Amino acid sequence: MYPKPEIPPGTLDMLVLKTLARFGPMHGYGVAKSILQTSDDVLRVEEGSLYPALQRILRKGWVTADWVAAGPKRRARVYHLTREGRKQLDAELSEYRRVASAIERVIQPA
Amino acid sequence: MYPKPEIPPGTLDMLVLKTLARFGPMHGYGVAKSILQTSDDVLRVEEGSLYPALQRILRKGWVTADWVAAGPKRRARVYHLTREGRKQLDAELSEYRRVASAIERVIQPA
DNA sequence: TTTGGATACATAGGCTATCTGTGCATAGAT
DNA sequence: ATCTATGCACAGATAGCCTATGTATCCAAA
Repeated sequence: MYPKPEIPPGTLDMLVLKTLARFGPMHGYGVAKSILQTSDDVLRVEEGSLYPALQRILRKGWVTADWVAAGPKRRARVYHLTREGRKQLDAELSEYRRVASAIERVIQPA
Repeated sequence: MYPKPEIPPGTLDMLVLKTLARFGPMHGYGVAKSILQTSDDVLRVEEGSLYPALQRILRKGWVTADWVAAGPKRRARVYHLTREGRKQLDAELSEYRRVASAIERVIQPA
């Protein structure tokens, strides 16, 4: 078992893409914070999960990334959802809901 | 990505235990068929997933297993949920719902 | 009558995705 | 001064399901 499988395998990309869709372009750290807050502190995306995920969806063309100044001597990378990313998000959302509702049918009754 | 992550990682034990709780003792093949039907053909538990899962939860004491005759020359193993298994099921159900509702909060809004 | 599909169990090995641990670096608070 | 937060990134470990394979019985269709 995962020690604390806060992020169910297979859902991370969806959560990241959805967050960018909701709140617009933001940097990686902001995405993690946003997911944590929106989920009421349940979904804690570790950095070791977040950045590989961002690299992955960047390579797939679902987001673009721009370096911006985040202070006098600091840099941050702002991620922007692409049209492809939006399509991917929609696909992942409907697949997630399809499976989630199937699980509900199995576990619903007392 | 999983090719077809029909069974989200981490949910298999819960689905098996729940099925035994709902329909009473049954053999492995029956569990898989029941999950498939209850989920409207969405959750297809492969045999290579099912039997290792049953072995695992058997070793953990969540079920007991009895060999019975399934025909003149056939044998089948009937699994029976234990009290420990019932407790484990309740724990997994509440954890699943906790995380699932957190995900809903993130993906819910348009 | 023979072929295929469903029933029924089980294991070995591979794959995928997340997490842990680590590293670098700046900024603000205690 | 030290801790926490911000901010990026990678390597390796771990966990869990799937594919492929093997054995064996039963029944229906061609």
